[in-house]
Amino acid sequence: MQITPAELEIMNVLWETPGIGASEIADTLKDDKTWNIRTIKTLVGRLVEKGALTTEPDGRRYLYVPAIEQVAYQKTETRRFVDRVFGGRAAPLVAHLADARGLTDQDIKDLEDLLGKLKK
Amino acid sequence: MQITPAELEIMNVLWETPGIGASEIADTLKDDKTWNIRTIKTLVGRLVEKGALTTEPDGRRYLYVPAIEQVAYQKTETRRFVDRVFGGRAAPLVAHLADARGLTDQDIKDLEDLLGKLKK
DNA sequence: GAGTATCGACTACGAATGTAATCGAAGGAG
DNA sequence: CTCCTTCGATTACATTCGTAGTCGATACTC
Repeated sequence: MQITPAELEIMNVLWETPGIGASEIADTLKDDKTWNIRTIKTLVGRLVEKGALTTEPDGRRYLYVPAIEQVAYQKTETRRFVDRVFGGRAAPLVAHLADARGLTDQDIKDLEDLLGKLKK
Repeated sequence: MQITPAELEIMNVLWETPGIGASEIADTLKDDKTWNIRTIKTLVGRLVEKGALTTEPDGRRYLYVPAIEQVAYQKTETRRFVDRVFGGRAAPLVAHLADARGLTDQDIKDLEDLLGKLKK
């Protein structure tokens, strides 16, 4: 199941706040996106078709809840990204992370902890 | 300049072996892809249009050379990926890398070296 | 109760993408 | 020289994606 970049914006809102309707999604996004409410409804509809969202009736409208977990999605997308862009080799990616985004001190500490665990 | 997944396969070949023609690209890819040579030529043509490849004449054909560096491409794509999927936070990605791809011992060692340098 | 705003369902439509086929010129095989 | 292959250039075409508009039904406003 492929989620496009525009659809992912919707998913990100719903992972943050599951169980809201289209108008609340629009409200959450209005500072970042200039999307028409129609556009949001189209994207939501496509996500429901794809099985990425489930619906629960709430009066005459629907509330939407992610049908897949964010961490699961992130894991598979990360794998695909590493395969496509880095030929499957993970380590060079981290050098880019440091360079491209700047890791915070906390990030570096987290990574050290993580590496400690991995070495075991 | 946006490079699509199919186009990226071509770029990966040419980053590995710059200065080859379409038929050599096809030959390199034939074990992984079932692409018709026409398809490859279309993709190469689009990459030239986009400015991602430069051409040099070789008799009545062209040899192709990447116009952008692989590391530069990787850096910008990594940034975009982290922004899209991880909201710009780099550290959680590494946990997925460890989990999803399995870092090799050598990877882990490389990361430790990298972190050592970052801490300074 | 009449007009208006909103909902979900369906439809629209141009650009990008994946996947080729056609065409005219140029080279190689015989 | 003639036929077949291959090249780049151009064209094709279904699907997906981004970005909405229309429509009939319902709910809210006065």
